[in-house]
Amino acid sequence: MLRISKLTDYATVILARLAAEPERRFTAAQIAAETHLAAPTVSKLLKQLHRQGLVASTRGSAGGYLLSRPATDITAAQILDALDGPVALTECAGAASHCGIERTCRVGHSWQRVNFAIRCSLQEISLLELAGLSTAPNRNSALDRGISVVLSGIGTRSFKREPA
Amino acid sequence: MLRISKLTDYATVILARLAAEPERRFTAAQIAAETHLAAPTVSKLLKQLHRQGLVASTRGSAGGYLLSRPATDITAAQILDALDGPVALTECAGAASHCGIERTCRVGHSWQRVNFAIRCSLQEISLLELAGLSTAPNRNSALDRGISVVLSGIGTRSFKREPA
DNA sequence: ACCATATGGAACTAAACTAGTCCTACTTAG
DNA sequence: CTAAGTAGGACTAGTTTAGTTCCATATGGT
Repeated sequence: MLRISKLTDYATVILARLAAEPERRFTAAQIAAETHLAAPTVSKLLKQLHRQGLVASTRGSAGGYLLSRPATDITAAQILDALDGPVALTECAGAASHCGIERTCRVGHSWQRVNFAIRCSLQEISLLELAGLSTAPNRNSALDRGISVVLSGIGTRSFKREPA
Repeated sequence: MLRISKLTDYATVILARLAAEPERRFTAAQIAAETHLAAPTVSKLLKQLHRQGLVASTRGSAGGYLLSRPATDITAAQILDALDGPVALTECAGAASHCGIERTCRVGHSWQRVNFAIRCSLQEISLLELAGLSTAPNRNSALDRGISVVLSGIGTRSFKREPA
């Protein structure tokens, strides 16, 4: 299935809302109302996004949240990492890889390569684009330029750019 | 996290084993023994892979499994589809997309684009490569050629190939 | 100083999904 | 006709995800 969790999806919606008005300070309740998500959930997500440094918060009576940096500097990969931890397609893609069949299994390595390629792609996508806010098709945008990921040797990825 | 299920991982191991000896007919028990996976699990997976047309089976006393077609014609995308159903990052990426916040949510559309891009990449990776059987780095292989996925308009993907 | 209004953090519950096993029916070679 | 195999489904246990609630902490206004 290769899916992202619902919460990550919600988080994107929240971040997109914040990105639409970067100057404005939102309370959790406001965001919940405007996105039609459940208030406790929104609150929980904002806390986590804050912990991961994606949003800045002010406490107290006039408190609230806003993006910690411009939407162009927040990537899809960062959002996924913030909520679900680092992308890992298979178990043995993690640090301590002992799945018992290691010896006979040459497959893990391959999935890791795929994994890595996907991750690189996600790093090229900014919140601005994710939120549909990027100002029209733009030749300088990663989304519109085309992303080239070399899947061969793990170390030898390269982001090819269109000749313009 | 963006992970694939353990079962899909196992299935890849199984398919890789079959791919290593394409002529040989394996029984489920043999595969279990040689891959060190639990026999009932292997059996279950092979059935499912058969249902999805990735392996051919013969019943009866001298029965067993083998790949239904050359390993080069089986893609990572097909393996994922066979076990987890079609890749869908978010819920609304599916056919009937009614998540309740549709109106305010411009995000779903973006995830679908990412989704689509990943899917295209996975279609370029063959079982042969996944199994680590592809004969040395090969300029004609999708893995070594580099995969370029244009994420912009949904309809306008294009697989750029290295100039050689 | 006090209070209303926020966020911060953790613990808890319920629901969904995954993994794994088992049992029965069907098929074929000897 | 029997042994050896696949086909399919039902079932159970475990883990993960989603969602809620409670209490502590911080801040601004009266």
